Amino acid sequence: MTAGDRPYHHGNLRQALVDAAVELAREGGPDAIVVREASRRVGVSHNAAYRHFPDRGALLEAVCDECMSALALLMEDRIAALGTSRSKRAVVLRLRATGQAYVEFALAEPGWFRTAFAVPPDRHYRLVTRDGRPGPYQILAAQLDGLVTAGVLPAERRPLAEIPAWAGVHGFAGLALDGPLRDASAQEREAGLTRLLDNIERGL
Amino acid sequence: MTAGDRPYHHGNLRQALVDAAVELAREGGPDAIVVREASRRVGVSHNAAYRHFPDRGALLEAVCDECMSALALLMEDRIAALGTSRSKRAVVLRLRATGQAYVEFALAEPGWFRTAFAVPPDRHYRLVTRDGRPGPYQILAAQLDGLVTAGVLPAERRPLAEIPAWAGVHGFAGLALDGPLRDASAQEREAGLTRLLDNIERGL
DNA sequence: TGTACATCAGTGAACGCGCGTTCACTGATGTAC
DNA sequence: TGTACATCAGTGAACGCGCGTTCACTGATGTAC
Repeated sequence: MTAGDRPYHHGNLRQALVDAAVELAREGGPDAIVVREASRRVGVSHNAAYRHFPDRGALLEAVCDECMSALALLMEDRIAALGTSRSKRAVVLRLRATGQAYVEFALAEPGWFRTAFAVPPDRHYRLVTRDGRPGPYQILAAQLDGLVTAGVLPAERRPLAEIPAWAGVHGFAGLALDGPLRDASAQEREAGLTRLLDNIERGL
Repeated sequence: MTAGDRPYHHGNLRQALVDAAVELAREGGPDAIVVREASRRVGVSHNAAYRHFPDRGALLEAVCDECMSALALLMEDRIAALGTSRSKRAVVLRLRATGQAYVEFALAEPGWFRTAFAVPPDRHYRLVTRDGRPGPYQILAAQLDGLVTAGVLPAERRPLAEIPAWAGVHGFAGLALDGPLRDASAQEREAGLTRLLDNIERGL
């Protein structure tokens, strides 16, 4: 074998295919995840993929998981950047950062964002990411728990609080990507997001 | 021509194709809109469509408009069913009905709902439907204006109020269709929606 | 340490499908005289 | 009222594409003896 040739066995073809498919999703969303193209990018024949995934849906599912994890990771980063103070002000700021991170991810990586929610219809939505770390929903829930602990949110209003919070930021992302805000300027979007977070906070 | 044969000229092929495509969208969302299948269903050769639409995108766009109109229509119906009283209670109930209708549409006709927001990327989101009637966003705006008139919402809080309201219901639809609520029971969804509407109301 | 052999992870070719779109054509319609 | 002809709205066949998936196959690897 001359230098530069790849060995016959790839070594970690499964992950390489997922990585390539993640890049496809980034560029074009879930529909852009195509077995043949992923194989092409890895430099392997297009049927080699079937040694590692029973069908295209399995590859798609793996990519969904990665996208969901990436979203969770950004949320955790943005929250962690604000420290761990239990003051009322701090817990509120961290809740806001949770929502801001969600929207930031959606706008920065719309392909991944869409893919994260393109879970095949025969599967359940997962609360936990594949590697067992908390998913976006659980991260949000933890922040809401923090509000209760800090005395910002009365305990009797805690149940179901995830719903308005998640719906708000998720819907805002839709507004900005595919809805009436999609031709808006960054300033307009920023103002809208601030108004949204204010309203969620008051509403809780 | 024997009885039962269709005439050579269809008469209103354009609308017939749109109708067929609307039905495709209902069954499978925007990706299910396929020129050949729509033609097939109308009973016409698949290239006849090109007498009426320059390309598939034009057909898709026409269907988007119809879906958006259908959503607007349901919202108007649900609002109208609550009468025209200007009492504080009435304007609030109508705002809630606006959001409820939005979610009702999304859950009852997910294919249409998704298609409504699948406007091709090179086009602007329309506030007004093709026939000039108000679109969902304008209907919502009118309800919010009603809140101000009735003295429920202070005028200085009116600007941008569409954002949290729309984002909330739009996001709730996403939650229920593709998110953590998609395996929830009807009761759970109902409770979640009530909580959401409460929060939007308080937040405004 | 060396060798036979089972097993695993790739390859190349092909099947069958459905799509969007274009071409040259024809049947139907309506208008000018 | 009748007829020639332009125009419009369809048809049938074909092009070219890319996809998911399967088949029989081969090269590489590792294990038993």
